[in-house]
Amino acid sequence: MNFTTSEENYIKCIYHLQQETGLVNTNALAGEMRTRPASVTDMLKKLKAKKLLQYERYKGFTLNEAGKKAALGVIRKHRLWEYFLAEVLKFDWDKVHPIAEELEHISNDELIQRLDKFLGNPSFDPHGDPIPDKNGKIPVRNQLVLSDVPVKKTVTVSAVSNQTVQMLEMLKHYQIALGTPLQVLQKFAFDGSLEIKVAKQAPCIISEQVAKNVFVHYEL
Amino acid sequence: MNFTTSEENYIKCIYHLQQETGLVNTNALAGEMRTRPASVTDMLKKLKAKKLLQYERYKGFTLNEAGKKAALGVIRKHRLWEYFLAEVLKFDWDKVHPIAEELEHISNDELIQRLDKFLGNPSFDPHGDPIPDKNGKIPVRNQLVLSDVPVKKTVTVSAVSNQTVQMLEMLKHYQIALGTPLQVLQKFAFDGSLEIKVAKQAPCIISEQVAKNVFVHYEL
DNA sequence: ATATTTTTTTAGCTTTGTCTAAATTTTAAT
DNA sequence: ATTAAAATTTAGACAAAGCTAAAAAAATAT
Repeated sequence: MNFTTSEENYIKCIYHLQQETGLVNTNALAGEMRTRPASVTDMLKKLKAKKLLQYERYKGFTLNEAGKKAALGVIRKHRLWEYFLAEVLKFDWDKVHPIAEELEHISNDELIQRLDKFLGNPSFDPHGDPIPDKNGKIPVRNQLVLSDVPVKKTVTVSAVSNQTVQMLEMLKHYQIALGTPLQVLQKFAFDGSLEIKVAKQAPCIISEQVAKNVFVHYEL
Repeated sequence: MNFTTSEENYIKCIYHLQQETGLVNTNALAGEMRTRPASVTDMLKKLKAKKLLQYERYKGFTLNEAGKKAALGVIRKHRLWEYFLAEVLKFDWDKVHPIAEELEHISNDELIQRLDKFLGNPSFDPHGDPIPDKNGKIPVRNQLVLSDVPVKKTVTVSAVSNQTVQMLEMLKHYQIALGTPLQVLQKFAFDGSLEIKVAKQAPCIISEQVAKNVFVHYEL
């Protein structure tokens, strides 16, 4: 099945919303898509006609299996391009998203297959989000928030949820990047701050606020 | 100035046509764009309104300076992506064009600047066509057809005009690729065939028909 | 249980890029 | 110099994707 750019954007957006809320409603989708509820209704009819979602008027909607598969295809393309932009072209993490939004709509299976191979079949994009494989299978990772990591445990940075310039500036100062190994040495109950060892550097202290925005993972 | 995908396609196409014919006419453009003359007229009005071409009804048209600059921008993107697809993702030459047709419309200056740098600021694409620089300057190359190369001269393969599967098969057999050094040893007047030395291999003979489709260049 | 508010849909309009068919202009031919 | 042919443009439609304003349905509150 072939989709327009607009259809792909809706499908992807519905997918993300239904991950959170199950049934998706018109207003929420309109908000997320930065469009009007009336436009959403129009598109829902098209997507229903293409048998990508279960939808009855006034009742909310969800992607069916075909819809989810289509969504994962788009997400796969998006995240592979993000990986390419960050790792190959050396863009900052916070710049890759809008460009990947455009690249993701280029439809050529061999292109994606070759890009994937060239990048070394990555499992996670530069934001730490999983890259579905060609069959739509999503890799899993034992991911948790740094503030929840038990003392002494060694983990690896896998994602950062707050990607403001301010946050990136802090992380740069601490020399924390994706893939950086960390060990939690001590937790201070007073303000929730953590003493951590970043890679092989001297221990340092980070605030709870920062720790809550850093995602880490561990093997097995 | 910002252009739609369709505008960019027209601009690029007009540019190529006016390289050959000077003044471009509606039917020729419609043929090249695989659309109808009426559609061309519609677009010409839009492009004229955007001050990209000189056009008066029934009189033919040409891109003005702004139009040429826009065209060269699209051509630059197209050829950089072709280079990427062939050299980095290892696509065959004859597969890259349609994909580059899609990629060329992604508009992000930093993307193109970084792609260019990553590729090593190439001057020619995998078809041997020059890649305009960011200012629209087109590199030149002392290019000629292999059949016109004087005896004993050493040259480098820069392009192949006939890119059918049959031709590529022949070239593969002779181990001739872009960048391959060649020396013309002898020309046979009887049928115009050439004895050439390909790289460091033993001399071989190619037909005039093949030689007429292989472009080569030399330094200085 | 009814009234009010919120959500969703419908109806009708806009823009972009395309089309067909008809009209017009230019070019070529007798 | 007309007439025939070819090229070009206009006029009017259509599909995609969006919008506004109004209607309809569902949810909520009294």
